[in-house]
Amino acid sequence: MIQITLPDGSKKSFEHAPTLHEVAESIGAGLAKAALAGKIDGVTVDLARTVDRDAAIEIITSRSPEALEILRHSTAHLLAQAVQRLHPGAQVTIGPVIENGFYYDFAYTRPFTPDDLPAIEQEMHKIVAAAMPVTRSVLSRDAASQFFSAKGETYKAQIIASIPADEDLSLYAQGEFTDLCRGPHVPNTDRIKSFRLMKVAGAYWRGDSSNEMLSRIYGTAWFSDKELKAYLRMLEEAEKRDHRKLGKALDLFHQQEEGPGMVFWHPRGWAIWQVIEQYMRGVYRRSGYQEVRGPQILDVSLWKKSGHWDNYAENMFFTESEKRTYAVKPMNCPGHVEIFKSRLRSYRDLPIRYAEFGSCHRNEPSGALHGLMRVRAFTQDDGHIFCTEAQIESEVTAFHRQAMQVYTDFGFQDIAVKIALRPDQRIGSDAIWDRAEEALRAALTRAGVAWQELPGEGVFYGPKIEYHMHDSIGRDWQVGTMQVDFMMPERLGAEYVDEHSNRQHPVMLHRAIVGSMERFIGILIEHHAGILPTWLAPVQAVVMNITDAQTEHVNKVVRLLTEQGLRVVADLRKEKIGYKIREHTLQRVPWLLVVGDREQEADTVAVRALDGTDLGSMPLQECVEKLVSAVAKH
RNA sequence: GCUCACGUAGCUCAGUCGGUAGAGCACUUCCUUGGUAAGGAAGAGGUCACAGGUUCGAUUCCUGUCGUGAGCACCA
Repeated sequence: MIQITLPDGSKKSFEHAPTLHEVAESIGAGLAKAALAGKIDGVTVDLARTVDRDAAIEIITSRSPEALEILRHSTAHLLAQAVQRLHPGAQVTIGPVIENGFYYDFAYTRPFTPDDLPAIEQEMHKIVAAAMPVTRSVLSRDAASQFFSAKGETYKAQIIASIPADEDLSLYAQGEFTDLCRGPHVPNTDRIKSFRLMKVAGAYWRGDSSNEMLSRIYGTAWFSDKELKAYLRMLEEAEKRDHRKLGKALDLFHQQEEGPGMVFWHPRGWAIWQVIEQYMRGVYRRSGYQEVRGPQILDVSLWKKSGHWDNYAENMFFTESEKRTYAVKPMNCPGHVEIFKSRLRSYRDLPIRYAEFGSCHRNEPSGALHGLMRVRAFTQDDGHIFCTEAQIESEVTAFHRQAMQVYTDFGFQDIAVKIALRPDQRIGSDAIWDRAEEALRAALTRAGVAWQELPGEGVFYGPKIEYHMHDSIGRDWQVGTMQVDFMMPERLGAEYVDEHSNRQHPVMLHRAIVGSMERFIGILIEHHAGILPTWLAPVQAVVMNITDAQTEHVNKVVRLLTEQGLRVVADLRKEKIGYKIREHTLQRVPWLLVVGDREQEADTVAVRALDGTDLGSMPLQECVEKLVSAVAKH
């Protein structure tokens, strides 16, 4: 006698140990049909699993939160089966579920190409139509190893070899195809309805670039064609707000072959940059930073002392003159240390806070470059605080408040805070790391925020706080950072005199809020889909005439608004008003001001907002106030 | 850096099974003075990324280089 408990608390008894499928059937034919898998005492298992003891049971259908993962995992198996049918000799490796889909890595005599996908997808549909039952069996590790070795699946055999000898392994079979897998899976291939193979890519075996490259096929899977289509539409939407596309369309910047990973800023893009830079300059000023400027290139000897030569020479650019080698700076900190060292400092001077819009060059691997998001030449809103250990906490707390205000001002509400803790490879004693990590925790606690900890992800010289912004289409971007560094001041010989006349090395805090200006602008463009709020818009208003007769009044309006510090242009072209409106709407100009005879006579202006709202004609002064207030709080 | 794909006019793209190319938008000129998302006509514009090779002939086929894209690896 087996007694099961259902999620609603009701109980059922069975004479013999039932399978989950039988449990579902006993509840209703509809549920049995919809069932994909189930849970026994909270553990997700296949529908065919027998309930051999009294337990809490749950039936998983497409509506359950775990369902998509099961479906996608099963679709990955379906993909592998189709590939092996069409390409005998292709070895299976791993095929996990990822966000929105799955992938499967194959080892094959040649990489798969996009041209292979339609045939594979068709074969997948055939297997679905054949309605093959999916069955689970259990083998000992050694038997499983033998099974896959015999099939020539050397990668699977390797995976098994890394599993403890006494563990049993489960195998899933559908038709002629068998794969090593933890499961669970859908009970039959006919449960897989809506899927699409997306792309192919190379991927290293076990994620290690010194290993051979496998051929990866990505796919997505859903419970209905409607959801699949919605997903594909969402991808199209994301593509539309791609900052590289918008950058071109809105004439903000361009990149070209001769400068891989470099940016040519056009007037409109540079206008956005300037707004951000001036805004950040205000933040510096208000929070006690002094702006400085270090040299762009420095003799390599300095980079040897700082440790960059040993650790990061590969990512640095070098240049040479009169038999001396110089490195183009990849970071601003050594420059700031040298400014700190330029005279003897007292403990009374600390904390000293230097800030710089520091232009850096890093020789990133070519494959990593991506529009504004990953470049070789970029500018950081960089700052370094030289302080005593006792001052760390208050400095970190102050920085945190400052950073959060900045993100809010730029329209980001959802910020995740993380602390990256000591990595395996590090310098400095455990005692120093304990103090540094504790200082960051204490500072965040005092600021009243919750954070997540990332063990092993800190930089070699110290732990760091990371700020991750969540954007309007659900992506996360790491922007700001605050790093505690006990090492660099010592390496570069930065000292101050303490109250006992002893020389001490200050602690150095590395901090940035927007991170890279280039990347931050890229994020802003995508977050706002190119429709920047008025204070950031490169052109804040266009004043246009209906006919030549209003030229003078247009110029007057432009002058008036420009005097208020607004970025305004006139459009006096001999085009119809509809044409001008369309053009500037597509250029995402937030305020469109129209002047016709009526406005000229009444000394007014007709105001149209970017979303098409007609605010009607209003006195010039009212229009000025409206635009000024739209930018005022920044 | 690795794998695959791609590189045609300022932009977005079509095309050439090998015989040196085409559209729309933008640009120039002319007509149109028009009230809130494209008025009309004409014109100009390309060494088909670059370098080799095959061929009577290459933008098209092959190889290499550079760049871009999607992933992988990297991201101090």
